[in-house]
Amino acid sequence: MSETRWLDDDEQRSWRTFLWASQLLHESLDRQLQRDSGMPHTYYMILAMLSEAPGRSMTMTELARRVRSSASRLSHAVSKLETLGWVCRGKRPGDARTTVATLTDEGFAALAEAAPGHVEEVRRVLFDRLTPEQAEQLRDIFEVVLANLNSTDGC
Amino acid sequence: MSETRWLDDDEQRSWRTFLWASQLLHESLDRQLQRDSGMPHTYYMILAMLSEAPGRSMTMTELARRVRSSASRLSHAVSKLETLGWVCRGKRPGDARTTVATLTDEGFAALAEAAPGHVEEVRRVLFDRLTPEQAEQLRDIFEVVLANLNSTDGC
DNA sequence: CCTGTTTACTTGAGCGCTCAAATGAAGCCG
DNA sequence: CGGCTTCATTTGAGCGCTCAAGTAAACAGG
Repeated sequence: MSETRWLDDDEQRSWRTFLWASQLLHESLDRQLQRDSGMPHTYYMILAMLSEAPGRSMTMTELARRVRSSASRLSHAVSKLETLGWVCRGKRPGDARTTVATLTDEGFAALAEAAPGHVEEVRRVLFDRLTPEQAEQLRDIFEVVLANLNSTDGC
Repeated sequence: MSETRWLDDDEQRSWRTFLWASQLLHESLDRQLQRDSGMPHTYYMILAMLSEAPGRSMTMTELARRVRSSASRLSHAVSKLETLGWVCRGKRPGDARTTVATLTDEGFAALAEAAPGHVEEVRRVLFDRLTPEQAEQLRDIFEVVLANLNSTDGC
């Protein structure tokens, strides 16, 4: 057992500021999408990732990797998206294990309608307040964080 | 209706990187606390804020403001924390409206036990990967974001 | 006073998420 | 081939959160 390396005052301040801000930021995004387009942010991202894939289709596993989601979360989400008629599930012939999720035309339309308002909100809560240098710093910081989390969580 | 100002490639990259990273970061924190101390991160923060208050007590409204929570979320959370025996509710004599939440000794003990592991996790996912300059940039960025969200959400 | 408004907080329904367990197909090996 | 492991995905229980509605005390103006 080693001594706990507590956060000093500067770190404490950085930490809580980031924590509160990112929490409020996520909530703002979620609220805007829910209010204006009737979907949570997670679902928006699933639709967005599918829309960028060839044939608007992706394996469940691949899709989960893309949206940084657990298999379980994605499965529940796609079930809901299926009942909304925005996504449909299919099987690949010759492979009974993998399921392929495909964005329907209705799903694409819902995404297209939600996108402008969502982008506005992203600007409002983040980019409109940041200098270009800060946007760059932001990316540099979280690329490191992301790389770390991607590697260590699989252990 | 104005044209949508879409995100350019740099912004898109910054945005998604931040989004995925902060999401995974929150999940990591939550998982660690849930696993090692049986509480979600939100509850940890409530306990932490109470522990720093004079008399380990705070009004529900003030506590909600401190943890950036809705009144509803806080009320539900404090109800749960009460059943765990970590917090208790009380009334101020001469004021029948305001409820005062107080951290119990058991609550303080639970917090004290959870703290070292939590701080380790914060270091592991964030500060150990950042230079001191980056920690400063992080604070500068999110102070702006936070100020913006605090002011605009009340409208 | 009485009435309408604001303040402080609670409640309940519904939903998305987590975790653990289950299903069932594929691949591997003696 | 038969059994073991791994892989891809689903399922169900339980929980925290949101939103809308409800309660009830304090206050403000006629």
